[in-house]
Amino acid sequence: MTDVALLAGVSHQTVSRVLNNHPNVRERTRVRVLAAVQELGYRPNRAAKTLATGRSQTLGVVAQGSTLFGPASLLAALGTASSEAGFTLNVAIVRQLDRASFQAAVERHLDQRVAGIIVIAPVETASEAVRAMADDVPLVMVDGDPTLERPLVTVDQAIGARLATQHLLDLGHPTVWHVSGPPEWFDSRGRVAGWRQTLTDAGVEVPPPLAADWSAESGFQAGLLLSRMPEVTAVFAANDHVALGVMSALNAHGRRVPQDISIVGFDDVPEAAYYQTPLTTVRPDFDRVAKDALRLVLDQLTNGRLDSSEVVVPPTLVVRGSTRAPRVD
Amino acid sequence: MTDVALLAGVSHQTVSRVLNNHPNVRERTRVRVLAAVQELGYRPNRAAKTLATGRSQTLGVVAQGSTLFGPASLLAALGTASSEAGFTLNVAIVRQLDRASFQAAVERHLDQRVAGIIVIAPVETASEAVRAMADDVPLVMVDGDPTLERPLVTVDQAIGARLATQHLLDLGHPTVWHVSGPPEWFDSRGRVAGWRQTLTDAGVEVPPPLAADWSAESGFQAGLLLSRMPEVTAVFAANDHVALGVMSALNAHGRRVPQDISIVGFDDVPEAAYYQTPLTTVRPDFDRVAKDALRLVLDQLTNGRLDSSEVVVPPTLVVRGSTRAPRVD
DNA sequence: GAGCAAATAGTTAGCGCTAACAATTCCCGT
DNA sequence: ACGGGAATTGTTAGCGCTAACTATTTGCTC
Repeated sequence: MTDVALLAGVSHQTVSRVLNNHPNVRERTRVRVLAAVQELGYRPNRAAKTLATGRSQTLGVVAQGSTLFGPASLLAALGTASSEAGFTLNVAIVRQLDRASFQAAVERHLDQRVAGIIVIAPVETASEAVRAMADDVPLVMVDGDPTLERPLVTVDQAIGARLATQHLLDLGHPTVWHVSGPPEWFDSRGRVAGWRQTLTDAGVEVPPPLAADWSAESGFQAGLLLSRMPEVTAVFAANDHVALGVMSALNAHGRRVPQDISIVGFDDVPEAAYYQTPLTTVRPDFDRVAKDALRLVLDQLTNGRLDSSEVVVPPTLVVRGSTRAPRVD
Repeated sequence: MTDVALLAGVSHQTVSRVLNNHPNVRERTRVRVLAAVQELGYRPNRAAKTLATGRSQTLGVVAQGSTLFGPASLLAALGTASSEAGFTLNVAIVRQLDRASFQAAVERHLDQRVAGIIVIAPVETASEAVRAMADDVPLVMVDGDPTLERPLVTVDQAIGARLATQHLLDLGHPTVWHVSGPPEWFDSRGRVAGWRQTLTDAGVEVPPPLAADWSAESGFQAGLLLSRMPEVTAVFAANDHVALGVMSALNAHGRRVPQDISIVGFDDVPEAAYYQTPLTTVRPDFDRVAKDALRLVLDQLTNGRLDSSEVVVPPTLVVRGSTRAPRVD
């Protein structure tokens, strides 16, 4: 920086001013400084800036290390969104979302003086950790606990579940069964709640939900049960992979999709249209979620902390071949 | 830090020494300092350390923002591996892996004074950018260009392709068709080469490869072609999703898997066992790749730059229901 | 052209840490 | 008990930047 100042014939502070777009710099000197920067190939040292200001141009992300479609998509979307906003992402991937490792991850971020933290906190334990956290820094949860007094951005699970369930009811199914995600996930809970509400609103019987864990394997297990129950004609699965597992089990036991049983998934993974029976599913808008999460962080950065504000991003229904009206026997 | 020093009755430098595990600190004072650290809840400022040393405890990762299973898995694995090694990950996700955005990402990392950079560089353009890069900092490519003189860790595509192809030949198929990934990906090229080599070694005819782009959709398109060629009895697909698309097209045209056509995928996505026909596939070891990539970076950090060293991680074949001996007509 | 406020630029201190060197203390053998 | 080298601790000077203040111009008005 001193070199640049020398070459431009100004003080290092003026260089700093130009680089940070401060007002009150004459156009002439600005140009001169910029030229010097160019010529020397000068790049500012972020660490020094961070030290001097006490705040970096970096956002911390805490996420669980998983290859689940939702979290992975979210992370990718967050990455592009933040780099467009001129922020760098510091990602802490934790193996378990338990309180200890979560806390450790947050503290690593705080040590780095991140400007804000985005937590992908889909399970209870993460939520507890967030609750316990001091708020030195803007924080936004994604897919987290709606009851927590923190800014939250999430896919509208309830609407998604309603779209799926109502679609099946509209086709004439007497009721809709549900293979849920793990109960400790807020996503699961929201979907269960939306499904239940829709059935209740329609005045139809609410069958007991079967619990899976997002995996096709667990869907298969649930499917084994469902295949033995002749009264089942419509299933809403927690996500596409669970739906795939369910379909696999149903097929193995001679129950055809969609002739005998209709099924709806959630996520719209890119290959869902190419399952043996193209899957009707609910498509969340992860890009939107990421953008809103980022916006909430930056808002807090400029306007100070805001206690809780919730952004809910509605998903859309994608109808494919796995759903149709029930047979009339 | 000064506070800690005061409370422990030592100089700030001694605190620094304790915190950095320098030798020549008496046990007594170490304990005293640690106690003071504990009591004050002191956390060192990473930015200051970075500024003072000129090097951070952060690794930069450049990756393409995609939800493809391979890259996503790799990123997750890298995250856990590095946090175990006490490094923090700075992730720059670029939309396109073109040279300009790639370079920008690398420079952002350099500004942050990252200790090393890991590039997930599966395509040609990324490779060019890496070639043009000054080497201020240890760099390791993952899934990159084998001809480049840079440390590289990659799944052994050739072996994977050979496992798949040989498996089909061993079952008695006269030859094996291939639906490849996009030609600009090194992964694709490696798989194509391995497949071709295996066929050549076996002395059988090498059919023209069909190009897809990793997506089920593109696999479906390729499948449409394959379904019209009665001589096709065995297909090796670039990845599981392409395989799924191919199977979908084959089914739509009355060609059954595995009775009429056997098919092998690549990746072993968790749901591959639950496709209509459980998919025989090749399973890469992403954890291993991530660990090795990390090791290579840390090696360079301690031993200085090493010009090129290549680690190739062999995958394994997972045999499921989508492959069997051809019908004898 | 004097006078004055606004606009522009320069100076001085740190931010919290580590490296390099200087100072002290310790532990020996004799 | 004492010299001397090793082990331990303290002191000083930055790392590259920004904030806060001070100093200089500049552009007006009259």
